[in-house]
Amino acid sequence: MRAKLLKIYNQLYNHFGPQHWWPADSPFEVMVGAILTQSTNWGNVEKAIGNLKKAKVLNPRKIIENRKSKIENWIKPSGYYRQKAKKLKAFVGFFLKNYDGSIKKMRAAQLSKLREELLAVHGIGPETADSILLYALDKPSFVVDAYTRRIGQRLGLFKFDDYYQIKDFFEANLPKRVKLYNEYHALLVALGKYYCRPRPKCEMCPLKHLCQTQKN
DNA sequence: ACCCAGGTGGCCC
DNA sequence: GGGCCACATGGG
Repeated sequence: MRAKLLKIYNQLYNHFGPQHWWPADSPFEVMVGAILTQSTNWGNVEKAIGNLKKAKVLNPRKIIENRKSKIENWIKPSGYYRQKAKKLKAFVGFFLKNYDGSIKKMRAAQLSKLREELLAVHGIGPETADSILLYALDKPSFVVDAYTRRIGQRLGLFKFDDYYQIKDFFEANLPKRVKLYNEYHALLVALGKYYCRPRPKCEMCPLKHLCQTQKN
């Protein structure tokens, strides 16, 4: 299975090239983006982050200082904006209280401890926690999302649907390397966006020959 | 007009 | 402990 996962990786990489994830100017921007992108098109998240930058409030102190209604207006394009304003404030409150708003201090903490702390924050579930760990803090925590599930199942890699089973599957069968986890997840998203969609477009898919789906 | 997007928390049984 | 549901905007 190890060889198969690496083969899939190589084919995706050869097809799509490096994805340069996470697209952001700072680790804090990654964290904010991880919350704003929950069940939302990335293009909408970019608009929201653009608004925060234009207002010069894309930093922990400003997110805490500004009223919730102001945050809501800035992030409105990303959808679920009342929920997400609450989540952003909850996360930043945690970040300031536990780590002085310091990425460096947060990076110094242990992966398993950080993960538990993040999961205790309102609005941070397993995927958002792993995205923050991997893409903002460079911790080797594999990210599972809707694409990962769908692609893994269609390729016949696994049948289960549980977050941790899927996460463990990848982590157990890949070298534990931040760079690899980073690029692998990003490449799965690329495949999911263009080919392995809810209505799959298998004809041009780079993994066509490895997949069960197109045989129907 | 539909369907979908880089989920999560709350409630019900 | 699983199965629904609300949450909301914008693009194809």
